[in-house]
Amino acid sequence: MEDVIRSLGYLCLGSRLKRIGEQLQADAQQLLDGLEVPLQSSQYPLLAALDRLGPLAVGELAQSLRLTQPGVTRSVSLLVELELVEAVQSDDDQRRKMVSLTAKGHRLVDVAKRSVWPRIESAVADLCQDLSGPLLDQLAAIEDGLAAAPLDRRLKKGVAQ
Amino acid sequence: MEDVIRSLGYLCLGSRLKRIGEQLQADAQQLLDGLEVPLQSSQYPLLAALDRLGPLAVGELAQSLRLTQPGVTRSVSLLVELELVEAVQSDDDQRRKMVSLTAKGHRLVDVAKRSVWPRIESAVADLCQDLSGPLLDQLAAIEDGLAAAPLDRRLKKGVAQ
DNA sequence: CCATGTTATATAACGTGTTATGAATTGATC
DNA sequence: GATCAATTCATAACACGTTATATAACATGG
Repeated sequence: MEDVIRSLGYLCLGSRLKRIGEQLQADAQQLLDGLEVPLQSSQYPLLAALDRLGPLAVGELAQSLRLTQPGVTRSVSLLVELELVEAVQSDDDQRRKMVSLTAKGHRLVDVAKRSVWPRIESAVADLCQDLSGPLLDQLAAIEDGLAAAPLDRRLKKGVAQ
Repeated sequence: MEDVIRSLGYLCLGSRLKRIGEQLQADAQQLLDGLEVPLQSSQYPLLAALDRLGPLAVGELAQSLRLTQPGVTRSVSLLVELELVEAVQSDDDQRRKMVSLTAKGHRLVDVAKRSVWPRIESAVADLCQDLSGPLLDQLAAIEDGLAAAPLDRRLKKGVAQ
């Protein structure tokens, strides 16, 4: 059956990018499911931001992820619930709420950094390797590549196994 | 403020593609808002599929868009409500529900094809023109390009205006 | 022909993004 | 110092994707 969105080219580029992104996240989820904590792949960027940049206010976190503030507020609530993150009112400005990794959050990030993120990165790199040329062609190659072998079948031996 | 998702490269490619896709759809929405019918940009691919392929059962529609069946079922309900689409039980197999454009749906598609889709296509092509090289670099160029000038500022004179 | 398995769609619940808006705090101006 | 604007976060409502599951219709084998 014809893939209409692919056929429409630039006209449906937005839909197409979203679709590929969702599939990549779903594929990555399978690799993340091995970790101790049950957490969706979409929550990891927030943890990674705190890991890279240190404690941040909600609004700063939103900026660093290019998301809206309400979206970040909700994610933070979820992560607080899971005890991966801590949120305390700032002293000097009581409107601000500083978010930081808890010890448990640090542990999760450290484990992920060591054991899972390198695998995801390497699998995605494998998927995208040798891509060149026009964007639409590269996207088609990614779609075909994922259909042929999802990320978890692209694990290289020796990569942080 | 550092864009963490961009910095993380292949590791966050899924989040990044979704994010760019959402922005493209939001930008396209502005161009579509000029039409008679208030409809989200994400619904147009379904109409385009029916226009290209003719009447389809719900499951076939899902296949042609690479979406899941429940998602398509919901969109169809919405479009039926707007009288853009008609859904009737198939005679030979009463489990199947054939979906087709109504006269109003055809009119909308025709107007869009003539007046808006070419503009979107041309604006996106403008955004992506001269892109080459590694995927991550092209994505960065798209992000920067959209930030500098959203789609509605990339309308070429003379394109189905 | 009936029982059983398969297929097509519907529905419910959830995840995660958005916009719009409200409430609390801060800052600035008269 | 009181008032008014701006900033920060929270909340509600919506959009649209997913998975899991129910229901109805079809198909097949005894």
